Amino acid sequence: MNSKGYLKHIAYDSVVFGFSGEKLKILIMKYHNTGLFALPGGFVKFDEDLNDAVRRGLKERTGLDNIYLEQFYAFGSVARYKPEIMETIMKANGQALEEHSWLLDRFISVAYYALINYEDVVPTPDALSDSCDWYALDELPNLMLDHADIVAKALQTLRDNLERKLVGMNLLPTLFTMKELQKVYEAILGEKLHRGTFQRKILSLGILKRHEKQFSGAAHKAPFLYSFEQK
Amino acid sequence: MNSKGYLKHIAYDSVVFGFSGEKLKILIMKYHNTGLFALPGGFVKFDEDLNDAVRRGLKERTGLDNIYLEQFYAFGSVARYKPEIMETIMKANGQALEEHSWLLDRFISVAYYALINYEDVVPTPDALSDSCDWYALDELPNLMLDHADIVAKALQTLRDNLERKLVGMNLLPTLFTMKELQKVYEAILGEKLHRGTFQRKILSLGILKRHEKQFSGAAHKAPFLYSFEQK
DNA sequence: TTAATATTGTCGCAAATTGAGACAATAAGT
DNA sequence: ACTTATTGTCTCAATTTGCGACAATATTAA
Repeated sequence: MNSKGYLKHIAYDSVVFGFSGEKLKILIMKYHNTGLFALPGGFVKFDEDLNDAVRRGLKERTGLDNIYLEQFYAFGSVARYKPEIMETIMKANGQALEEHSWLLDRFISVAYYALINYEDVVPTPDALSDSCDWYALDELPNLMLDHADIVAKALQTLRDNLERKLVGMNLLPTLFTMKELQKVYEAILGEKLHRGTFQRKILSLGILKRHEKQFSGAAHKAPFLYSFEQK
Repeated sequence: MNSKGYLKHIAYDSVVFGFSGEKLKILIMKYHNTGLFALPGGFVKFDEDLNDAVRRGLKERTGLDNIYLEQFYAFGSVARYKPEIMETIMKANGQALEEHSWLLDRFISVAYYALINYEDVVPTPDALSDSCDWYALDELPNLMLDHADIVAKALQTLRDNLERKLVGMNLLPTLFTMKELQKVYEAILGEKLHRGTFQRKILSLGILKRHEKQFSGAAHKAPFLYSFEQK
């Protein structure tokens, strides 16, 4: 990793959404010996598309290819330029400052959100961090720099896109019940939805394929299983 | 202008929308002696917010402060890296390549759209261009690099935002008629709207202030004038 | 002075969409 | 066989939307 290989001044950060325990969660990294928490991010190689750089980083962090990904904002304020923070991280990792001085420069960060199936992910820290873990949105640690703003804007954008893009099913396994899908929508919107109305609305879109019944093992009528009808 | 003063690899491009003659138009620059057409763009100073850099550039290009501005996408593909084009532009302007070699590097461009009142603008070319002029969206010249894609995505985003943000009135003078506002919406959406329904919908939002009648001078009932009720 | 014309503000009504409750069906557990 | 929890679907009212109609009015023509 050096200034020959990566574009200066440009980074990306990713808000990786997963759904588990009826809650929306995101991946957070914790840096070695610093107590600093941050979004998974990275840099762009000279000969690499910005989008590909993000996919490459997400593959390392989650083990997944073909992730649902949306770019939502480039954060470019001067206020986010805090070289002492990067210095702290590098020193805590025994990195030579001279060789990596480009990392102490100002960065504009292009932010993406990803939607993945929680069960498929193997969260994997990078060389500078000792953990990469799920945190519920309402139980986030203090994030460094403006990463809390990035999360807030990611969630807002996800809400805005909820109807226009068919976003909900990317957070579930291939097969899921209508109730599970409704819980996803409720978690994203932060409000309860009426069961009958939700079911009617989703089915009217004609994008779900209904499968044979699931045997839930519970003491009540078993729900249908659905899959997302890819176009 | 040198690499000391500006961030490397980062540019912005702006799609400046105006409304005139019942059509949506945007500002296009034409570079000296090259036949190249491009969106107004620029670079970010080391100690300058990205958003401020765009406002600074737009001020130069239009003479306006306090422009309605939305960032919508960062274009970062490798395919848009065409150093020979920038070289052509610089040579046509007698610029020394060595001094400005940072301009021949790869750039990621953060794209914004602006909505302005056509009448208020004095389009002003920069040092490298001999014109900065309005072009209707359906009569654009061939734009360099991926600027046609940028325009297409700007229009798409504008459409998507049309209801959520109260976008229409930023393209009109302070006082305007309901018919004028409807024409703006129709130009953005690319379709005719029903008059009665449109008026009912807009008025129900409660964001317009009705003024005394306009005396249109035409042979029919004079319409009300409205202004946008600032919050 | 009066009639004709074009456009405006508003209304009415049917169609479509949404919100909320109700009911039968059903997979266990008792 | 009865109970319980939950599901799929339906119905009905409330709301929103699409579309045409009507009176009002500023100007021009007769």
